[in-house]
Amino acid sequence: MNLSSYSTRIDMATLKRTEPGPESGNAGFSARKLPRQRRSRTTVESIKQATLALLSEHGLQGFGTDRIAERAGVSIGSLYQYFPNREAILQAVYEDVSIEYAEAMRSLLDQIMDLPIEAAVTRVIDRVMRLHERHQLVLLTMAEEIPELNLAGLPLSFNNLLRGSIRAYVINKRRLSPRELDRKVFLIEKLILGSAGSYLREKPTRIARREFTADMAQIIARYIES
Amino acid sequence: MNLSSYSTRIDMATLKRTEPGPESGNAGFSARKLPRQRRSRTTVESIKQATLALLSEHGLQGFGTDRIAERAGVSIGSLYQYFPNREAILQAVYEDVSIEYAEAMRSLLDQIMDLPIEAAVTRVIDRVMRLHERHQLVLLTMAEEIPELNLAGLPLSFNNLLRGSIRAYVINKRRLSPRELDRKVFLIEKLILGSAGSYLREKPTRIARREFTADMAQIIARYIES
Amino acid sequence: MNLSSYSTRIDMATLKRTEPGPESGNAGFSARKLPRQRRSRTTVESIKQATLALLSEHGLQGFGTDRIAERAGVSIGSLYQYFPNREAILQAVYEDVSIEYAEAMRSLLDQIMDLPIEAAVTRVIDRVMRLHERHQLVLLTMAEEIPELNLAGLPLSFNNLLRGSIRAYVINKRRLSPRELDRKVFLIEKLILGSAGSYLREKPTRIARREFTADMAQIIARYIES
Amino acid sequence: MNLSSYSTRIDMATLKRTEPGPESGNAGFSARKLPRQRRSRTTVESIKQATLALLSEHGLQGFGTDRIAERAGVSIGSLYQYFPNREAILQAVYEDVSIEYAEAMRSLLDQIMDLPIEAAVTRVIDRVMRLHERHQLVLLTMAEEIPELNLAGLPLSFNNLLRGSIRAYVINKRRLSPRELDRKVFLIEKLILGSAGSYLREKPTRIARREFTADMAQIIARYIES
DNA sequence: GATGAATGAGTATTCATTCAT
DNA sequence: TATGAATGAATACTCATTCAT
Repeated sequence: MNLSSYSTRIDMATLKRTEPGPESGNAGFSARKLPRQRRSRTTVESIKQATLALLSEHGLQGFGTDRIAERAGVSIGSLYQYFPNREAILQAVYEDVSIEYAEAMRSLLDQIMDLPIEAAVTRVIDRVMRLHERHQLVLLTMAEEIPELNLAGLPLSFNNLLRGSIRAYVINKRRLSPRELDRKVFLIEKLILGSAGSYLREKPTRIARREFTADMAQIIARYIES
Repeated sequence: MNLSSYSTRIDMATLKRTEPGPESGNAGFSARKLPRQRRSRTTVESIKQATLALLSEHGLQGFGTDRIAERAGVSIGSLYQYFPNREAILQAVYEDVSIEYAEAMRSLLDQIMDLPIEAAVTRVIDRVMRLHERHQLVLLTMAEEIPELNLAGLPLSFNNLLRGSIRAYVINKRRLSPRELDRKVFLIEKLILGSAGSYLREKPTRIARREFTADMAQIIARYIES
Repeated sequence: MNLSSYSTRIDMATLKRTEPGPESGNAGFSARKLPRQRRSRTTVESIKQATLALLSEHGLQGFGTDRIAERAGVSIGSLYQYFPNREAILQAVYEDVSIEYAEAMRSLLDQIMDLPIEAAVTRVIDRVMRLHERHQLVLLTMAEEIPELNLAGLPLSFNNLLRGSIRAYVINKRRLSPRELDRKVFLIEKLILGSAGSYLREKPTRIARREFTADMAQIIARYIES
Repeated sequence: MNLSSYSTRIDMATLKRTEPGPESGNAGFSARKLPRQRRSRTTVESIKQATLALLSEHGLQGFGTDRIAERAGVSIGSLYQYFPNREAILQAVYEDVSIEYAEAMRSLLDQIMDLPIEAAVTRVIDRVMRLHERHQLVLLTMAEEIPELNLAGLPLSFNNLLRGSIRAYVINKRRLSPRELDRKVFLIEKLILGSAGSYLREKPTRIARREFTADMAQIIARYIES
């Protein structure tokens, strides 16, 4: 017997959103319930895993709550116990991957600081490409594809984290006016991400990866020095 | 926000279409019927117009058959008389815009051939950015966003056309091994499209467009000369 | 109850709502498409029929879009072609019944004006009870049960229409200050609707309908005259 | 169900605790387990408290097991240890409130018995309205809104209790045939509950409460005397 | 006894596509 | 050829209830 059959889903959602949940910050998209027990943690984890897998396999097409739940071997009910809605899942996954990237970049930065610029850049590009391959690009294009999610604006977004590393590196190498610095950092980021992305997306058979990387490294190195 | 505006059903539907339309390289997506009479032509034209308009105004969200038909002042029935399905409309529009781009580039090429490289590249970037603005990027991002459409593979895709122009220009400027040529052309294309795209998408307020363009031009010019 | 604030679906819905559709007036709840052809008219009609039937049989529990569509022998798609949402169906049905009631009352009023008060009131109560039986009360209680719908506030609500008739009758019989008039009309309305409703709801076997009606008529008649 | 187990002292904040026995006319809805220990009793009590609060604040929308459990500071598991399902909670609360009403009425009856009829009725109406306000009508409307619950049929239902009081009063005032008595009692009950309810629901600004009450009292008094 | 994670049937709504007129 | 009513699979999300710990 359903007494509230004349309530639209809306109502509850709206109500809940007005209540200041324990979460806060990025309103409405954060996790609904912080997993405390072991079981919950694996649930959340498998949901994120499944999302990532589906995203890699079918792109955004594969990203549906039912599909994710099924793949994760979890009921939709459970899914919604930890994520208030579809987009929250994306955000969570995006943040996870961003952090992974960021950590990789940070550790790389240390090893690179004292290398000649071109060698350093080569290693960065190489690393970015390998990271991209691991996640099949999906998540990084996501930020651009779905501006509504404002993924790129997330404090933990990969873009922010990578940009930080680049900025640190450039500052260390060259004295620039803030204006020039901003521009260089922006452009370098786009060059690295964009080129790595297109190469992996298109996998052009006539172009050797090693040479491609070398060219990009040269381009960027020169730009930093110019 | 509707992430799945290009829903799964589509794919299924597309798959189901066993009936092989009048032959075509890109099986199943070509226009159902070549419009011969004037009325048909206007119908097709207004559908494409409407699509373009909706795409610019609301992004992929705006791209729905009902909406298109209404905006075009045509019944859905008629729409389906000329396009076998939703994606066929996209393809058609995409090709149209590609051609527009291509023509712009071709005519630009003539004016540019004899300019010093950096000036030439500057003008190209400038042009690409203006074209992008005109179509609000929608169509060009489309190619990446909906890989299922395989738009980039279409014989008339903008990518192919731009690549041709670049190739012509580079050949004219430098003697390169086919291998080097391929690589340079590929990279230049990505640099131009990628950077123009990100700049317009993000519209970073701290970075002046003129300076951004200048930097890109310098980067590419050097790369061509290297 | 918040009818227009759910997350995913929202966007499109919202967009559509901002566009000034052909309908207007009671924003968002009016029929989505005015049925023009015969076929449509029967569709709309059978939806309303089905709603009424389900409402009578299972109360508000029975009121679900799928159920209605099935009972009406219509696809949900069709249902949503004529009603923008669940509540719009209720409104439509409510208005229809209200109008039926109102017409019955108006025609009754003519026949009654010159009768002695008690006889007149008797006939009114009788009529209300018969109308209630016909619609199994559902719709009239609805207005009170789901205040969110604001059914009672609808221009064509039964309450408004009945109140009008009562007012006309009382004014014709007695000179009263506006204040007294308001009060009397309000009370009379509640007495009639309330008592008729409870009698039919409970169908108390120990109380003869005829006597019940007579008592109510006497009570109200005296109140009018007092 | 054990009527004699409720304490005479009525704490305004605390509702009467009903010991829900295993037997009940309304099979399947009774409490699952009789709480014997102190802890259980508080659990049951806080659940009922929470229910009442939510009902007042959000109406039937607020009535959900999760919400109740949270508000009561109890796990849903515990909730289901004492109530077999959602409706059982409603029943319990309804009974509690019924008892509160009944006690109020009974004590009022003593003070009223010897007053002139109209004064007596005035006080009754007044009391009913104040009780209704205290519980925001929710519980009393509930009986009508959710017939499936069959609340009105419960031995402890408010309706039954009020009816008893009225019967006692009328018998004391007038000699009537059983048949007439039944009818009068039924009608008086409906008049009181119905009018008080509609007034509070609609809160018609143009009608002063004092005058409204006076009119109703006069109507009923005359009816008793007639 | 208590907990709260897990469940999944159920709900409203959309939108590409078909087909009788 | 044109129309637009009809279709229904698909989608996101809720909430009463169970059961392992």
